[in-house]
Amino acid sequence: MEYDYKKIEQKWQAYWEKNKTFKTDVWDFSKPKFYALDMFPYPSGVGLHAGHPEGYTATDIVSRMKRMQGFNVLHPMGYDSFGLPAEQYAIQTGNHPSKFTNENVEYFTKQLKSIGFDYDWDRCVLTSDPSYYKWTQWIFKQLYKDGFAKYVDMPVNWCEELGTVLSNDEVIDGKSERGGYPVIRKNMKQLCIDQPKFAEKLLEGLEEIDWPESTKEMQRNWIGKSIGAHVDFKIKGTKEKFTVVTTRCDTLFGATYCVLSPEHELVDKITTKEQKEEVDKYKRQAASKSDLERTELNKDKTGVFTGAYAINPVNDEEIPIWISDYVLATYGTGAIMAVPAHDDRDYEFAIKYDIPIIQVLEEVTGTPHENESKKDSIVAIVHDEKNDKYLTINWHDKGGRLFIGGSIKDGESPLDCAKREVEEETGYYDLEYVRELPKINHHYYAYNKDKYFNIECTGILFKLKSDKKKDQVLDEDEVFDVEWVDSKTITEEIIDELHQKTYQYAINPGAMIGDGTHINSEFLNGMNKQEAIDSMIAWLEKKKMGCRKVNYKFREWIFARQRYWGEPVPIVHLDNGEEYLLPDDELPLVLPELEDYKAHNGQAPLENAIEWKQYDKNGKKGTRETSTMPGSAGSSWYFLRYIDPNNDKEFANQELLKHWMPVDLYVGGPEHAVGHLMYSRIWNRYLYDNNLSPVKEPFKKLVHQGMILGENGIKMGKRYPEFVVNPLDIIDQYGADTLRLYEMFMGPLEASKPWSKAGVEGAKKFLDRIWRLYTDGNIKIEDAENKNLECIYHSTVKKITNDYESLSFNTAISALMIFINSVYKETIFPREYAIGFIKLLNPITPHISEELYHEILGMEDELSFASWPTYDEAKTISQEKTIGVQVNGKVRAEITVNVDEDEESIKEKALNEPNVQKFTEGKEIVKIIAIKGKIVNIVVK
RNA sequence: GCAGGUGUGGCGAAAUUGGCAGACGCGCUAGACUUAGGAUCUAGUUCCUUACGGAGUGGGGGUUCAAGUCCCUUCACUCGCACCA
Repeated sequence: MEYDYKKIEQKWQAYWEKNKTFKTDVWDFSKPKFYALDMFPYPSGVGLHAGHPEGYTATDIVSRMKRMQGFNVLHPMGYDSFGLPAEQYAIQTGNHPSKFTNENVEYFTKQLKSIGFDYDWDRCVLTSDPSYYKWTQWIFKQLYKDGFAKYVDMPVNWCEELGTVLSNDEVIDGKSERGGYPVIRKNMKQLCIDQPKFAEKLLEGLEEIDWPESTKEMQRNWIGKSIGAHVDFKIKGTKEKFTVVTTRCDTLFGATYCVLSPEHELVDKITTKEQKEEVDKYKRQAASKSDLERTELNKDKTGVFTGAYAINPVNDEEIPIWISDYVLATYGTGAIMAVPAHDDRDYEFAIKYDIPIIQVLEEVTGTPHENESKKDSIVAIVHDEKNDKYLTINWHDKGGRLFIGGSIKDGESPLDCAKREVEEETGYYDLEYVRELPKINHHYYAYNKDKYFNIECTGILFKLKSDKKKDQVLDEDEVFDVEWVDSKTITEEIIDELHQKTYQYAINPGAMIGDGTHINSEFLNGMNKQEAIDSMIAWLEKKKMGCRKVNYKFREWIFARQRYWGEPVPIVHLDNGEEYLLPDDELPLVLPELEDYKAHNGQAPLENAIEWKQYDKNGKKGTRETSTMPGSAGSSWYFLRYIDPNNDKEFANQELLKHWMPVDLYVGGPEHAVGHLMYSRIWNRYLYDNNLSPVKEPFKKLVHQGMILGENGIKMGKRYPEFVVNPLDIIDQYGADTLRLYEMFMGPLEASKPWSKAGVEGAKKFLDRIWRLYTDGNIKIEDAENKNLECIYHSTVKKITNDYESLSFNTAISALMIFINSVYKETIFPREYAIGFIKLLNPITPHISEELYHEILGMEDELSFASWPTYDEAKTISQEKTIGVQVNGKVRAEITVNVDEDEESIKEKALNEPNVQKFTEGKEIVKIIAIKGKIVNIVVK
């Protein structure tokens, strides 16, 4: 009998459709529920690509297993059908985009059905369907009523080419995500959703969900919470003051200047006459820069001195006020205090404009000890740039390799001391001073003096100008070699912490960012970073000169697009200037048909809907909002609608939501990590706070499927069309079961992996092999026992069950293959196992499974609901086991032991092995380690 | 620059708590069956070595009887953020 996959697959797909096998009765609360969700696709014209079936098969497998395990499974599919391609189609053809959308939806559905997914197609939702977006509008209304959605005058990302405003995640490197057109900043009145109000809740929510750590981290970064302080600075000679925002108020004593953003309101007031011209010029330059230019220029900092001075509140020092575009007007207060010693950006700026650097925090190395002697010392690093080598002295076994070090004598500066020490110890004297390195506080014990020291150590970096030398001036006990070595040798051979740290400062110029102990900071001296931050905030609050302050990067989500193909916003701008929300009975506000779908000069296409625009009802007269909602609106709550998709009284029945939420397993691409997944959490959280959603977090477990690359290892796409794989071609050539099996066998679900034609054929061969096993009669399937298969069967059931649960489909399939290989070695295949195996196989390759189950094994019950195989734990453990015998960690023999054989007997067996004796002969056996059922290791000397 | 992830045969990849590295598949080699084989079945396949044996999970160091796995350090690739004070 031949395995005619085409016939079989069509047969069973028709069967499932006719019998509504996968229709979910959501009101059946008698079984435990399982809600498996896929990220629904945008129904573009090109149809499915190879990546779609990967994630969809994963949820399909789990939902099919759960159904067999007795769960009531909800596994729906729908379409995110508002968006750009449909709109562009409309512009090009003059047709209504819904025509294009419906055609694509039909095409997609046909394709998805041909892969044999267990979707309940009766629950299919389309975000562009008025019966759906009625409720998108309704939820929006609630957000607006509660003040979470509102009009705000704000700078926006404006894209001239596309004629619309873009959200931050739609802008990449200052260009639009779609099309790559330039994006500029522009002030506009915008409909926004107040995301920052949700920031804290969204952060907390991340703690309770089972999501990839990377995605959680991305969301945290996106929210960008930072705990810091506001500090007020008075301006010298005026009554003005300004507030800076900082996360490092502990370094206030090291502040040597302040910076205002060019747009800061105080700039004009405080700029002195002498500086006015230059400041104005700089301001003009900064204003004309687009985002793109601003990011491109971020390597080189620029700025202008205003002529004014601020008073440092902690020590009344006068410090200059600069303006620079490295300070953003939109974040915090648009003003900062600059601490070049402890902030890289300030350091760079200070070096460029020659502003003093004051170190207020130093690293501490070594271990403190009682009765330490204190002294100041230096470590000198001399760099020979020509050969890229560093000057070291090698004490060999009396202290290893070090740079030149020494104690500072009374009245000597660190620089003089360093020069003197280098000259005395090595003879080199023709040096060029480069810079002083951050001080380090070092504790150590000097063997030659038998004393503990605590030194304040300054690093000095020199460049070697020439190799001219004088005679060394050495004490008798100073016996070492002077050696020039490369950076690799230094990293490997200089073990001393002080010298190694100093070297790190030398090769990585910049600020000292790390933790340490405060110096030069009066009441903070001796504290570490966190203690000092707390003390400083307390001090500032007491003096009323500052306070603790939490900041977020997260900003308003602009919720309006000047586009046609999106949800109309249910707001009317009344003639009296008020905004009026449409009453519920006027929803859905249906998108009108247009002659011209194009945006003109940034005007929303709906401006052309002259009649639709006019509103005059119930004594309210005005103009409708003509922007539409962004693409992410409809997808922010579709997972709720699936539960009750045809409800026209509410967006979903609350009792049903309570039973079915949260989503148990959500699979989709990582590209939605901060877009859709954040917006959905916000909408759901809002609904939760208003008793409209039963759960704080909608998606309990989230998994991202990896990308399927072309056979060349590169992303499939237009660039290498010859490497693009169309799933329909694969189905045609090898069948849907093969496609499903292969994509699951390729590797871990989350990993990106290249396509392999040979691999597909391998998958097909496995199905052929199964087919032959069940149909050719060489191995008898009968009601009999076969002890040889008992252990492997039970352990296969166990492994498959666990692996499906943890989405480790590649290893599950490998276990299925191992089982089939074992059956091939037998003559009798017990019917019980033959049935059990088909059940295990069914979630991955349901068509061949149905055919074998019903037509070959003659089973009459419904396979999709047949009970999942169980296993006997005791039978998964084989009685005998082969374990390795090691001698000094190297495997020398293998022995077969019984599961519960005791250690003594195992040891004896091991020692009797000839090859073991060969390696232990004439040696003393120090120890024998025998781990039951695992390994024996004999240690000899 | 910051933060996350990944480095294992010719290739895709396996490896609970540290316990025989390379399961399973592809490819390759040999054999069987065959008029034939791009079908099927059987055996072999990390590298070096005729062999005994040795080396081996990006590199270096450490802990341990024992390290792909734990610790330190370093490199490469990748994704995300990128002047957020």
